[in-house]
Amino acid sequence: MVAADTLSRVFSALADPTRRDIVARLAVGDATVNELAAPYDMTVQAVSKHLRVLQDAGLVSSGRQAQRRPMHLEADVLDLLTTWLERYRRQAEERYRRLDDVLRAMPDDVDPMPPRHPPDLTESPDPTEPTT
Amino acid sequence: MVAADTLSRVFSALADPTRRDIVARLAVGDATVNELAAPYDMTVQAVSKHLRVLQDAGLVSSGRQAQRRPMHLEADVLDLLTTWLERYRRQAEERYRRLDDVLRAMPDDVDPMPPRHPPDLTESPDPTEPTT
DNA sequence: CACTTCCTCAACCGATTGGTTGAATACCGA
DNA sequence: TCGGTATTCAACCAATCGGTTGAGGAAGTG
Repeated sequence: MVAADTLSRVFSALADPTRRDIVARLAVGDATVNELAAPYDMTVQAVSKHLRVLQDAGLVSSGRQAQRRPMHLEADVLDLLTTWLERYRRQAEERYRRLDDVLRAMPDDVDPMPPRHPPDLTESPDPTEPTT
Repeated sequence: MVAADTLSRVFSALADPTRRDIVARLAVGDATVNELAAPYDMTVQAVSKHLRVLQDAGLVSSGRQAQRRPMHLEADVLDLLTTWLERYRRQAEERYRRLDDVLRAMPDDVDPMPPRHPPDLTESPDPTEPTT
């Protein structure tokens, strides 16, 4: 993933169970790399890499006290995902509700599915991300 | 990603901008593979693959009318993510609020950061997913 | 100073990803 | 029956991912 947008980086970062678990543990409180690595059956370097991915996604930040680097969860970024999710969840829900109304109001002799081009999706929103 | 858990599959599926865009368009209404592929600068096969990933994640389902396979968004799965996100967002928020209280109530001569082992994270939740 | 602790950097490896081309399948229409 | 249209399957490819080992770098401690 080279220079992907924030949304992609965050989703991608959370696509790994180990990284999700790290986020879960950091939600409880800050922790050093060593402490974070302890429970897993993998090297500290591997965990360090995972933390880097989370940092690049903006999900965690690293402080500094002596040699230790206490990692801190930046929960604000999660709002980004929530916003994205809610948008389309709500949109789909709304659409479902409307379809429901149509079905309820519809006389029995009407074909419920037009044979071609259900909606005019071809002139739908352009493929570039809304980014808002 | 071989036989990953649902959460991983869904996050992973949404980590790609093209796939997110497809989800966005399917939120407006069902569409066939060809219709979905039209706006992108890539082959229909590539889009078909993307749709497969979304299907494996449970995000879309495919119907059938003649040769066409109208794809449908299954928005329910998004709730899974929302639940996960909200859990840790809330937890971090709560923790922040509590820290805030402590700082406000704290006399000035106390070191705000204990030199070692901030919380007892070593006995934190086990690395396996909560799955709840 | 030497020594240890905590962490990252670099190189490597096998598996997966996101795309391609080309062929196969399934269905409709003349 | 012969096309044409819609979709998938299969093989391939370069790039990325998640892990490893090994070698530092930075900071406290004897």
